Amino acid sequence: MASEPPEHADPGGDSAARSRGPYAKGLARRQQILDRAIEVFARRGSAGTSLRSIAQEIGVSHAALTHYFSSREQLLVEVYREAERQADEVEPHSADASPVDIMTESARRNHAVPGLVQLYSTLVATALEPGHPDAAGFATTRFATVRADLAERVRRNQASGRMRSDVDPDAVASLVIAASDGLQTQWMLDESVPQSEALDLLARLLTPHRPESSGGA
Amino acid sequence: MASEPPEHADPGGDSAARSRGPYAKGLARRQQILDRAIEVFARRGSAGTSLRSIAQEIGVSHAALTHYFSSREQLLVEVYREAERQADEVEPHSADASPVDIMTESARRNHAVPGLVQLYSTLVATALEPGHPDAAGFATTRFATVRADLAERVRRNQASGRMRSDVDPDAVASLVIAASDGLQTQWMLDESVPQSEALDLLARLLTPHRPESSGGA
DNA sequence: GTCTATACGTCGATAGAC
DNA sequence: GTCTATCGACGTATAGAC
Repeated sequence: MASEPPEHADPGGDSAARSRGPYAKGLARRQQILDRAIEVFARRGSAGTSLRSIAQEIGVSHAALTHYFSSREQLLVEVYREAERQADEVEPHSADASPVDIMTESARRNHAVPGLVQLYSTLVATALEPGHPDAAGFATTRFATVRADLAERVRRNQASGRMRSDVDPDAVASLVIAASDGLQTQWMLDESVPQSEALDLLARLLTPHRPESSGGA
Repeated sequence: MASEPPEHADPGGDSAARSRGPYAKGLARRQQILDRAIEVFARRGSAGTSLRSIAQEIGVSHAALTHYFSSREQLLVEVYREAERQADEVEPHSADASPVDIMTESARRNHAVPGLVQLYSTLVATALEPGHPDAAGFATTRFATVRADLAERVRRNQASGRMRSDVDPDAVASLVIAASDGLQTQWMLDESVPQSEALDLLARLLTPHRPESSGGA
């Protein structure tokens, strides 16, 4: 992330850049592995995906994987990071979306790739256990980043009068993330849980009081 | 839970019940293993606790564990179940507590035994992966049970005027569980996240409108 | 640098001896 | 009913071919 060698990256074609583009081929290969791994994890989650089985499915040796990724845990982290990055690239969030809108949209995206939700859940659970610095770093950083983004959106929404002004932006940000993650989990175990209804409810509760409430049940 | 053989249980002493108390000794031993295992998991979480290491710490062979518990996953499930049962036994929830009160109190309990929170998180993540029926059964059942309990509390609180009546009890139940679980996770990764503030905020949002709100930030 | 081959120690699970 | 022995698979480490 901050330690890439020279530039000169030429992913996809190493035709004439062999002798003077020493890292290009490796970087392209690494990216290729990452892309193929995303598909594998999107299909199968993270359990049952040993280094050997994923290597076989990709078409490399399991030792090649450890050449590009120093551990299985780091591979998992980077696969999720890359998948999230690509999703954001394809369909970025609008600047004035509300916090709950963001998480609702993320939930909708995730329904298409359950394996990545399983991978995310596994990474977070691993991060809680002692002795897993890669997963812990990923989870801590991701939560902090999303919290900061959502808190900023809360402030903007409050300034424009679309959200109650008597709530703490940081508390709302943490609450919205928790609700989104937790509801996603419950929904995956039992699709009858009112995931979108609960998120809509939270959005409604955060809206400035309108005496003519629309009724819940 | 529903499949115990005869009674005759004599935990702690098997002095004269050897020849005619066929299941008693085994049951006592099983319970003893469970109790010791709870302590081990409460201290160390679920990672790094292989069947061999936990067996060694308890003082039995690792094969003995698989004799009483058909798999490592089942042991994990039963350890958490038993720990939760014992906690409820020591300090049961009052009948008229609000949903958020319940989860706030659970969060407070959990701070004392971080290893069990890690175990819970691991079990839920495992349950999401295909091919883990024991964990899936545990998580699905637990969520359904807690949801039903909380929804009922919502209805009672609405009837007594302590909670907004324009919200769907089932949606509130799912939302409160999600918020509680998710905030716990975030807090374990970063103790600066406003866990109790966010839960209090949710409780306040669910309270019937009181124009003189107390301010959030 | 890129990648293969091989080996080490540990894992969950199982079979059979006592 | 409980143990020892063993199985195949795992993540990881290392040596060396290209």
